[in-house]
Amino acid sequence: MPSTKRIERTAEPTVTCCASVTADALDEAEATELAALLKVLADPARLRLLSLISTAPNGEACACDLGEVVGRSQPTISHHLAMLVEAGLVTREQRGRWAWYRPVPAQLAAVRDALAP
Amino acid sequence: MPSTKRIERTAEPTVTCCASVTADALDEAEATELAALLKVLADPARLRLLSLISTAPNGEACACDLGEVVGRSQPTISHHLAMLVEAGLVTREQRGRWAWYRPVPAQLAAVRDALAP
DNA sequence: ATGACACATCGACGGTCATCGATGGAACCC
DNA sequence: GGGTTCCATCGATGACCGTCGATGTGTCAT
Repeated sequence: MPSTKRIERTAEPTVTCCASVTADALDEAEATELAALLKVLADPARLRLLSLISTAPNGEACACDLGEVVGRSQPTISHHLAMLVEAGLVTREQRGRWAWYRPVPAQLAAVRDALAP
Repeated sequence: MPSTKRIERTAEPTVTCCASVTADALDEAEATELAALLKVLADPARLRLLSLISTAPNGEACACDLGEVVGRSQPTISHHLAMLVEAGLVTREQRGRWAWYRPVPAQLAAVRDALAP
């Protein structure tokens, strides 16, 4: 196995996404792309995590604080946070022992715009 | 008071739904409600159907025209359309042999607003 | 009445997903 | 070094979902 480093760098900020649903008829590729992003959002645990990160006092939230609030086990929280990072909705930064997460408002806005006329 | 009457055409009177993700931290109930709506949208076939209905020339689309475009079997199309209706994103009207579907822009806007600051 | 058509429902199958316990690695403190 | 904390990864499991063929129901035309 190649050297899969433990500290992965976060996904690059590709924020351009997704044709509009109401502007013109989506083809299968456009629909699949937008559906993949919406599917990440379509989970209560991930919505709560994104909400907590987005409303965090200093614009960032520590994973250590998120677990106890959302009410899932630690592996589950880690799993959901990884999905949010991969979808470009949040970024992750490891500082010492703690992992800090920041929202990416532009990506959420991209989803919102895809649902606009 | 201005006389701007609210003319509701759909069966559901109030389309107000779902607290905002970025405004304040969502609790489990709010997150579950919003996630349920997003889950309906998070499928390529349903996104294409909603897109086709929303961009239909006369503001409505016949199910007979939708099937061949989306490329799924007739039962599958019927299944997805029923989910869109139940979610309040489109309305269904049977006229003779054909079923006609109309978009409910307010419901889509409600989802959009739930993703807004 | 008979057939053709449009659509919904049913039942089943294969794939995906959310969740958890167990494990492992990294950083910090003594 | 030894112990502790934080977090990611792995493996398993139970539930859910998209899809299709078969079938049922209602409508229209002949």
